[in-house]
Amino acid sequence: MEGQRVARPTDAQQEVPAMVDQSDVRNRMLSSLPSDDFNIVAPYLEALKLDRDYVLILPHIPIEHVYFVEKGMVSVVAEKADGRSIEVGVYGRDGMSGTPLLLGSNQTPHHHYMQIGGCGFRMEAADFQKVVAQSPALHLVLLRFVHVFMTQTAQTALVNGSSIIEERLARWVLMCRDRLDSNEFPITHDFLSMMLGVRRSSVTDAIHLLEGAHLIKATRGNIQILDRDRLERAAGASYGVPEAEYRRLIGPL
Amino acid sequence: MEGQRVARPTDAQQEVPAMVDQSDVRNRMLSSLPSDDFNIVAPYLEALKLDRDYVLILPHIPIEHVYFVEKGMVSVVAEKADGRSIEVGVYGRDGMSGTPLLLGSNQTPHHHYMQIGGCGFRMEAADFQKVVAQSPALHLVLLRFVHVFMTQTAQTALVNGSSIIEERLARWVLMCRDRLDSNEFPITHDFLSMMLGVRRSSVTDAIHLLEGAHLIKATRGNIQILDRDRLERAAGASYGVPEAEYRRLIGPL
DNA sequence: ATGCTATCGTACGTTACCGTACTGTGATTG
DNA sequence: CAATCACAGTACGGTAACGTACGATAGCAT
Repeated sequence: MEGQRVARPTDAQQEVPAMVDQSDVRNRMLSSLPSDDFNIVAPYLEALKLDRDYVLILPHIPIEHVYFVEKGMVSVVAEKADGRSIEVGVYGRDGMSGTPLLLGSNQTPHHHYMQIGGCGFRMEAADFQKVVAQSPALHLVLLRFVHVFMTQTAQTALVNGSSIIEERLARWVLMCRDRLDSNEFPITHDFLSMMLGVRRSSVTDAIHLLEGAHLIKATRGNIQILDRDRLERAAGASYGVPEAEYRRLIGPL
Repeated sequence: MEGQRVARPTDAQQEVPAMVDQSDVRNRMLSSLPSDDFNIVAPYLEALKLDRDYVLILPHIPIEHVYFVEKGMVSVVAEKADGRSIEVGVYGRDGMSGTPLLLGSNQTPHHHYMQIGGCGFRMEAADFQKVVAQSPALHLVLLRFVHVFMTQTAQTALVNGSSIIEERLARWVLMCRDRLDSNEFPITHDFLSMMLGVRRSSVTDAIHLLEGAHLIKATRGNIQILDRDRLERAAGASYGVPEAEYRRLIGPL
């Protein structure tokens, strides 16, 4: 399913969209900019609805647009030749989608798609390259996001190889909470099983364990966090490292 | 154990070390540079022996030197608070050690140390920053290496979550082969168990499986590849993605 | 209201891997 | 040459997670 443009007031204004006001922006990469830098970026931003399953990046296909998420969450998924796939990272309003363009590549082997629907801005890849060259502040914060995201992926490799499903689930729920501003979000066991790379019914079992400890409450297609602190303890040592890097280099989320 | 400086011809020459000849350089980041760019970099390179266990980067400690490996292999290791650790990537003469400095961070949460001893060059961090600003060609190839390394880490997350030990071992052996120029290299089961995040005796079992199929031959503290092609098939779908990215963006290794 | 489909609950035999631990052996050192 | 030690082989009970599969239920559409 494709995301749709947010309707503009009138057709006549489509050619000259209203400038985005920085104080309304929730995306961290944009809101943290000095206003002079933001003004360089703003004219190229196009507001978009980003429904669940909306594809931001297809594997091995040149990137045409970069996305700044305002609301919702993106899954970055790696796929094996045999069809098995697993989530290697997530981001929401804490990041953006076009990092390979900063690293001298116009594509990536990974899928980026909306796991939790929301909205955001997009920008043409060519404009993005131009704007980054004009704004060192934007360039820096984006490179720092790349560093943090690498850390998150490395941490995912670590827990995939050494943590039980219950801990990995707790970690995922916490990461999701960090990126939405809600203790509750729509997600099915089936999707979680793809993200964690495990059986659907193993997810069900793990959810029941966390529910039994009153850390979360799960209803059909939905998960609600009841006790954030204890959930963090349930994640064990598997949560926190990239989050600390983010705070150190970019700021609080 | 610390690596040692390669002995210079005389003490008198220590202040003015002989300029490195690019045609002798095996590191891909350096050898792929146009000679004008190489000449910018060369004066700052200090040749070093890099013994096994030599530490290139300590977690959460500011990076003082960056390293260009000529021979040998580096393990990048992530650690959990509970002490468990796992390898999230490797590099040798295909890369370098100072990538966080390119991404607006002077440190990283990960350990970088020589897994297979060798030699290389190092450069002071401040000089590195200066040189990168002067050579766009160097800057580009290094950023591309960051992209490829991210891909490798993501692939590690994928296989840690979805492949059996035998396949992961085959992948590791192949990656090692790619970075040394030898079908044979020194490594113990114990080290491999730390790299793969599994029991030492599980490594022994997996090695016996690959040995039984005549893909490798293992002796005390040593592994030899007998049949590279079939080993690649034994790795299943777990090997090849970052390697293809490297060839696409940087060149053959 | 009724049927349909997505989602979830649960079960059972199977397997990969674990923790632990003890034995054997090649290599190095005194 | 003997002693020692790092390294590798092997074993055994235990368990997390698997593949598969079938039933239950909730929400949606007709």
